[in-house]
Formats: sequence, C-alpha cells, structure tokens
Amino acid sequence: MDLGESARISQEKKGRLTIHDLAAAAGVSISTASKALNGTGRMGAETRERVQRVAREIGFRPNALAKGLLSKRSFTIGLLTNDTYGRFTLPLMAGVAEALVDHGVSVFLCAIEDDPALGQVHVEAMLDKQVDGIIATGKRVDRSLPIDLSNLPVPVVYAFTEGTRGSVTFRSDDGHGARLASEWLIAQGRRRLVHITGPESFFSVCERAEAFRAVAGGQAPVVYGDWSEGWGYQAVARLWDEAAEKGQEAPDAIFCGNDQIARGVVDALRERGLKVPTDVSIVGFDNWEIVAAQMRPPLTTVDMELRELGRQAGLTVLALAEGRVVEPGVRTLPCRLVVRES
Amino acid sequence: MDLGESARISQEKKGRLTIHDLAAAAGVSISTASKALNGTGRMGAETRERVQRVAREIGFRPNALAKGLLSKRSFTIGLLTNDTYGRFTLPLMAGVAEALVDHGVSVFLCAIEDDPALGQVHVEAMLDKQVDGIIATGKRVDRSLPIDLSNLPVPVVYAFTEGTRGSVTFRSDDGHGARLASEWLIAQGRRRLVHITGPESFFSVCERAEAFRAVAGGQAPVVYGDWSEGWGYQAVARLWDEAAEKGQEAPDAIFCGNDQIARGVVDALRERGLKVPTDVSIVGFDNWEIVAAQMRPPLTTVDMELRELGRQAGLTVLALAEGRVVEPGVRTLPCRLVVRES
DNA sequence: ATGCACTGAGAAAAGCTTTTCCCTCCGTCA
DNA sequence: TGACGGAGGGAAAAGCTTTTCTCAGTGCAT
Repeated sequence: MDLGESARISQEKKGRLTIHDLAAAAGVSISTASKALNGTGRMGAETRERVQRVAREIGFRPNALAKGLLSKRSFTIGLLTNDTYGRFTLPLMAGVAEALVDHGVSVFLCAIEDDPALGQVHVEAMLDKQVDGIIATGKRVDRSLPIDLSNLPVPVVYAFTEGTRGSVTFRSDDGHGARLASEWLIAQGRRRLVHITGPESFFSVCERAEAFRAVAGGQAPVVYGDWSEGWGYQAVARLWDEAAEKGQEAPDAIFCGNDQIARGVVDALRERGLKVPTDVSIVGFDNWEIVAAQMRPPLTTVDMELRELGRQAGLTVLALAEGRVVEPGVRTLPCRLVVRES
Repeated sequence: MDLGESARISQEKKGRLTIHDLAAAAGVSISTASKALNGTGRMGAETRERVQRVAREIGFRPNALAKGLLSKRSFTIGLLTNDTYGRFTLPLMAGVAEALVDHGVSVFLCAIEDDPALGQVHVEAMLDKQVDGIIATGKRVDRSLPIDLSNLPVPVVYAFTEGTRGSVTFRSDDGHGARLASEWLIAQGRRRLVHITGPESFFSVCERAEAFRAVAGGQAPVVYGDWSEGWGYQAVARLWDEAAEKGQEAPDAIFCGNDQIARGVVDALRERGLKVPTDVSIVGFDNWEIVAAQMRPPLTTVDMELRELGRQAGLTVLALAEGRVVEPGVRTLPCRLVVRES
C-alpha cells in the first residue's frame, strides 16, 4: 500500500480534503471509502477499519453541501422569531439546539422584527439553502408572525406563537402555571390573594386569570395593566388605597403576570414598609433568571419550561423532515414553580 | 414555444423546481437559463427577459447547495457564543444579520456555554456545512472562548471577546464610554462623583475606572464588587455610611458599571430618601433597554453600540471570505450616551 | 462568391458524495 | 472439472448549478 505515501504528499495541495483524497490515502476506491465511513455496503472488516483510521488521521470530514444535494436533506433548520430581545427565544433556541445537535443539525436564527418584507427575505434565503424545516416562534402565544408559512415546501412547527390550522403548535400550559402559583400561595397559609397581570387582550392573561380564580376563589381580585415594572408599582398603590378606603384587610399574597411586574410590586411594598415574604408573599411568572434570581428577596416564580418546549419543537420538526407523521394540533407543556424566597 | 405548455404541466411533478424546469418552461437550454438569471453570458435581450419572467412566474429559486458546491461559497456564516442569556449576543447578532442579509448570507447561531466539547462539535458541524467564516463572540471582552479557532480553514473574526494574535477583533471603546458618562455628570454640575463597578479582574472595569478618574479626578472613589443589583445596593450603603463617619459630604453623582448595579443603586438611594436625579445623578452602562428604560426614573446609560459592532464584524468576515485582505488588530468602536432622566 | 467576425445559444465538465449495479475472484459442491 | 454462489470491491450515475468551450447562423467586406 505505498499508494498511501504518495497520497500523503498530494494531500498537501490546496483546499479542503475530499473523499478522493481519503480514498487515495487509504488505497481504496471512492465508493469503498464512502461505504466504509457510513457503515454501509459489504467489505472486509480490516478494510473498513483502515479507511476509518486514515480518515481520522488526515482529518477528513465529508462536505455537507454535496451530501445534502444528493440526499435532499441539508441537516439545517431555520428558527424564525420576532422576539427582538430574545427573552423567550433564547431559552427556546437553546432547547432546539440541544435536541438537534446530536443529529448533526444546525440552526439558522432569523430575527425578523415584525417586518413582513424582512421575514419574506429570510424565509426565501432559508428555502434556498434547503432547510429541512422551520420553527416559528415569537413573544406572544396568541399572535402569529407577520408572514404566512402555511404553504412552504418544508415542514413548519410553531412554538410559543400562534400557528395556522392543521399545524403542530407547542405552547406552555399557562393555566397550569397559574394554578401552581396560586396553590403554592394558599399552601403558605395565604388567604387574600390578588393577581396583578398584563393586558386582558392577551390570551395567556385570561387563561392565567381564570386558573387563578379557580384556585383563589371567584371574588379574588384580578387587575389588568401592562407588562411593566411601573404598572406593578402602581397596582400596589391602587390595591392598598382601595382596601384602606373600604376598611378591608389588604392582600397577603400577590401573583404577578410576569417578573417585571413582580419587581415593581416588591418595590412598592418595600416603600410601604411591608416585608416580603413575611407580610406579603409574591409569585412571578417567566422565571427570567437574570432578574428573578437577583431580586431582594429572590423571586419565587413560574418557569414556562421554554427550553423543553424548544427541545420538543426541535424533535418534532426533525420527525416531520424525516417524513414521519405527526398528529397536528396544539400541545401544551406543564410549567414548573421555582421556589425562591418571596 | 409550446414547449412552455408541456413544461407547465410537467412542473406539477414532485419536488422543488430545478433549472431544468425553468429551461424547459422558457424554451431554452440550461446554460442559457443560468446565464439569463445571473446576468452573465451573451444572449438577446428578449431571451434574457423572457427567462427572468418565466422564473418569476413559476417561482424558481436556485438551489444554494448546488451553487455552494461549485463556487465553494455557502453564503452562510457561523456565530459562536458562550453568552447564554444573549444579552450581548442578541444585539450583536442583529447587527451581523442586518449587514449580511443583503448579501444573501444566513447565520448559524451556536451557543456553546463554556463547554469545549460542545464548542468543538458545533465548529465541526459548521465546517462540514462549509461556512464562509465564523464570528466568535462572548460575554466578556478579556476572555476567549473555550475553544481554539486559530487554525481553521475559514476566516474568523472576534467581536466582544478576546481574539488570538494576528486576528481581527472588534470591541467597544469602554474608556470612551466611561469618559462620556463622567463628562456628562460633570456637565450636570455634579462634583462628587463615584464609580461603582464590577470585579477589578475585568479588563473593561479597569479601562473604565481609569477613564473615570481621568475625568473625575484622581481621588474620585472607585469601588469594585460584582455585577449584581445587590452589590449596587450594598455599595451605596457603604459609601453613605463612610461619608457620614468621616463627616464628609456624600456623593452627588454615581457612574455604575452596568445597568443592574444602577438598579440596585437607585433602590438604595430611594430607601435613604434621596431623589434621582435631584439629589444624585446616575449613569449606567450597557443600555440594557428592557431594564434601563423601565426604571423609575428611566436610566441614563452608556450604549456599547453592539449592533454596530455586529455590523462591522459581519462585513469584515464577509470581506475575508471573499479574499479581500483585512488589516489584523483590535478595532475599538465609540460608545454612545443615552440620556434619559436619571 | 468566398471568407471573416460576431452574435446567440447549446453541450459538457466540474464540484463532492452516495448508491446502485456490476465485475472478479475464490471456494464449494456435484 | 465445471458450475454456482457469495464476498470484496470498483465504475458510473445522479443530484443542481455555473462556466468554459464550441457551434451554427447572419451580415458584411473583399
């Protein structure tokens, strides 16, 4: 096999190594080399091992473009999002990547910022690159992306955004999250629960409010505002003033629609001289770690398990790409209560 | 040309359209079709237009895999990061994508979470997919990713992370940012400036502290801690207690090392009954909008222009991929002061 | 009428891998 | 000894596009 020698020299030529180089270096034909690497075809065990060893030695890695051209699988998927700040997209993306990296699939991330034209450009770029599938995600479960993905030549999975009829959609079970939060507050011995949350126009807001009332009682107050810290702050003022006016007892537990609202709530309580959690227990929503874990006291909050959501979306789009059939419909995933000190 | 008719029927076959379909539909050969689309070769204007029109009509888009196989350009780059929460990566990524989308380049995002093995896997996956280049980024300017990118067969550009010798590296000019902040505080008539910042082991921390002292005076206090809100809160307590002890006047301006510290600082001041900005002016760092803009009052802070950093990194890696020469070295970009109400 | 230059367009190769089909060689059985 | 089957390995096509040649035809000048 002194073909090996000459090959080792010619390997010094320019460019990346091809399977030709490998074949020459191992002293076999291209087809044998290919089959040896992929564990297909018939050949002597010794030959197969030699090819594999040589491949490792010279550092040969097959060109995924050529592979994709033939197999019509690019081992690439697109993740489309309009969540500019990535608070929801990043954990989700981490889950997607985690699920797919073992399968050799890489992820194109495209942030399209609610711009249909930009979305169109990105989708076309992804299709040109023959993505095996697309995962659409956003910042709101009851809104869809500003672009129609329903007639694409590749499978589409929706995660944390509204999907089209007949599509596969993943989202968190916000009712479950709200139930966890409310029940935990009750379990802490709290009886006067209130829910400070975002705009009533959000589907999740209604879903959570409903679950909250189911646990806390139909009369438990729910106040709607926006998603900001400022609103949380104001809401406390309003609730406490009202209670004082009517001569009622103030709340002893607040379930907040997100961690930012909780942030404002905690601030307002502190300013009124109330201790968290001694006087009032607080539960947030989102488990936005960088905020929730750093609050004083660290915030007990509901985690939507976006990473797991991403994992499942990733596996599903892969399954669809491989032609396996997947039952369409909305799948909801349970939330998890992260108990800290509030 | 009733070839067109029959082609329009056969177009109904399975799979994506190829240039063969286009050629048939337009009644020309494949080569002519290709040249018509790319504006190359010689042919009658009428022919060229007809091909282009038919291409639009049937919705033909060339297969980027086949194109890439031939041209050895995949129009794809990889963005490698270990910034899990994406606070720095996302704005940067947005800039990269913005710069490259016009050139038809898509971006693989790979979050490697400080895991060398995972990093290796992702880099190899990207190389297999023939990325035209890689941008490495992180969460800290003076640390490098847990993986060696110096001998890759594709160009690498570093942005907001430490690069290797001879590489092209982009980072923000933190000294400039600190100068902007300090000078603005002085311009507000403040005289007793302090700087509450992160760990002294960070290069940026030293750079900023130095610039701060150059403006505020060599005796202006700089206190080092960690990057948390809690530290900002404590630091205020410490500074005010010290001042009271020594019978000195307390600071009237605080330049914070990041927006989270500023958050803690503002809280602590409020608890001490001090008004921002009436009694004390505050400037943060990072312009982490979702926090800075929502604070009460909204925070004046330094923006590192990460989006612009990303844009430049994107254009640079593209230039390198196209074989243009780029002077190696570290390029720093100016910061921008975002004046809000603190 | 012949040759030349140029225009318009097609044939074929290249780029890298996988897969199908085929060939050769060897051993075995009748 | 001849036929047959199986094992090991190679040749070639396919997948889609771009690019380089090559070729046929036309108009013009000689």
